[in-house]
Amino acid sequence: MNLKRLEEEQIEIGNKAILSDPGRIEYVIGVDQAFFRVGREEYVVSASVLMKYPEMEIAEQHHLIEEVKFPYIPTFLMYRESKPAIKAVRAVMRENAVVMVDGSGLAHPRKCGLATYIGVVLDIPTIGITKKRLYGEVRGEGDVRELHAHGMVVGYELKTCRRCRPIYISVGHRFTPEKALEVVRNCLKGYKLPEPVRIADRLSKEIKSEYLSNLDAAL
DNA sequence: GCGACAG
DNA sequence: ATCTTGTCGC
Repeated sequence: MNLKRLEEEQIEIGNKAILSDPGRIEYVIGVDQAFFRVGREEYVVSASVLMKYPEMEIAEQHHLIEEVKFPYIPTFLMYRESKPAIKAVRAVMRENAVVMVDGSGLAHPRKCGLATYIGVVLDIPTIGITKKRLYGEVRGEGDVRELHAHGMVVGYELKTCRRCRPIYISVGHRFTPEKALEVVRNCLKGYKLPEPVRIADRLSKEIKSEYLSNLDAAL
């Protein structure tokens, strides 16, 4: 595992990210992963949900389980989660759909967070959502603050609930920071996280526990 | 050397 | 992310 080589690859991909308006949006896809181990092996459950926008009604869901070999290393998350996440997104993909990923976008030291990677590979609009800041400088005051990185505004720090820590939004691919913020706000339904990622997170955990209980029921 | 560090 | 009981608060 040569991190130097992987960093170069991230720089190449990150430079392909485009800041632009996503155009007409009819659906928002949320994708998230849950992990567990069985003996020495580690597995990932990748779950995706297709939701009508802006109604936020579930239109379709999908999930898959596969083994993971790459460990979690800050700033290299894409090498651990992108393969299954891309499969899950492809399974529910539609025209005029954008994707909300549980990870950074351009708010990454090499402009290549998981959201940007998925967006560039599939060449579709993506937004990165995280509960903790990975990279970038927060500026301003209030419930909405700018997130600066690479000499520009890449997203925002947004307080979504009265009594909870803020979340971090950043452009993944084919989005403008302003439009990403607008879409995220339209997807909020009283919880800390926007519906697409909240539902995908819940689904991945449900599939995981269901899988584990079936597993020891067979032993 | 020290602090930071998505999921 | 994951391991985990009860508990404080709206």
